[in-house]
Amino acid sequence: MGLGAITYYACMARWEPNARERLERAALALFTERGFDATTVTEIADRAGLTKSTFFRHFADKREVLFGGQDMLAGLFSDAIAAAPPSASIADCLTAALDAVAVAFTPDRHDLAPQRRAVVAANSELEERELLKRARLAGVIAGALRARGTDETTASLAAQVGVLAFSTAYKRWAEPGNEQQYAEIAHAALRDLRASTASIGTVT
Amino acid sequence: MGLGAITYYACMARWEPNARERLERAALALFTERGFDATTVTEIADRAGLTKSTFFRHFADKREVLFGGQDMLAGLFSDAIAAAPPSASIADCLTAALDAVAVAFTPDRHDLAPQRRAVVAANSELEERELLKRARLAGVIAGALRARGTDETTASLAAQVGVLAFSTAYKRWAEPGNEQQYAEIAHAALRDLRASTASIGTVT
DNA sequence: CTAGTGATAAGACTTAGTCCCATCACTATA
DNA sequence: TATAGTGATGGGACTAAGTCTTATCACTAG
Repeated sequence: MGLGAITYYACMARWEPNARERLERAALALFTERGFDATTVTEIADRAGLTKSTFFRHFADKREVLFGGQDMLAGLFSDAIAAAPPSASIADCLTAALDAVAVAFTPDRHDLAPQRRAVVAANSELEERELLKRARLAGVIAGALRARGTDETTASLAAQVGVLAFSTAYKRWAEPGNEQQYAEIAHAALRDLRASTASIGTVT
Repeated sequence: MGLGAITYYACMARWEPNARERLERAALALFTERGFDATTVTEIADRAGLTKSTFFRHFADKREVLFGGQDMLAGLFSDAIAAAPPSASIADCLTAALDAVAVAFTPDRHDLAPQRRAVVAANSELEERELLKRARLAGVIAGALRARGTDETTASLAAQVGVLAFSTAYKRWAEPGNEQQYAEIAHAALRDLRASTASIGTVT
């Protein structure tokens, strides 16, 4: 039942490492097979060779098992904006932030991404969680921009634009047939959005 | 226990009208008193003179009792954009949509708004639901704009701007000390956002 | 007076999530 | 080697959300 070949003890999976990752993989597999609602936390834990108690020690709730990486992204976004030189424009900051999270989009993660997206899209509770993560991300970005002296309204709007560019890019990158690099896709998404701002801001 | 003076039968509240509204009021009162988590659905139903079964026939889940009106807003936004003349700009459409929902912001609702906002802000599960409603609203707005021929990217961005203007305006309108009309606040919010687009779109 | 309809009550049932405590593997120190 | 301590896990009791089914009630049409 374990992932590797190292199993030293009679109680197989209990003390093997990477309990958290095993739970994540087990959950994604079961959600894909049977759907989110038809899968029990106990079943997830069973497949990972663990128990319900352990599941809830690693994840606050059943949904959270699919959103482990999201919090790291916020940190990357925030740091990238904070590290931008004072001369950088808002668009430069957003570009830097989008580039900073490219490390999370390695080819090996690319296999699981479409699967994860399909599961989330199929369940409104999971969509809710994804939206919460995005909103928190927007909040972090807006905060980082305000720290640079950007005014409240512009920071909020720019944060929305950044998140919109990010989620669009992620969606396209995760599409099964996609071959393009994430950074390339993200730049294009931001460029398109910046072009669109003219259609909204211009007084006609 | 009932809201009005009309109580014809021995079983007091069971067949009195407005069960849904009674549940909403009872829930808001209890959430304010004890907090969302510390309030049971059974307690809400009890205070409304009903049962748990009836609560779940009116609301899909415990959170939804606070978000009854949100779905109507989406319809108002959508209709207003669809009804705008072909010559209207995107900004005109957003303005018309923001005006269309003014009917929901009557002075009598103004009393409950701060209370509701405080409850939602105090609980991340409720924030999640609010974000879902906003995202659905953005989706509806973007769809209405695409139906007018607006391209995908611009429609998404404009929808975000519209929702941002709306939620900012609602927040300010619902503040305890506020005296301004909703329409006035909403126009100002949209104007500020449009001005900010220049800071993001402009190539520096 | 009767049959039908829609809203409600009542209660059994499953599962998410919390809490407490025992247990196990491992480590540091005497 | 022995022992105490630490952190992760197992196990089970418990609360409450949410589902489902059946019976009851008020009301209406004929």
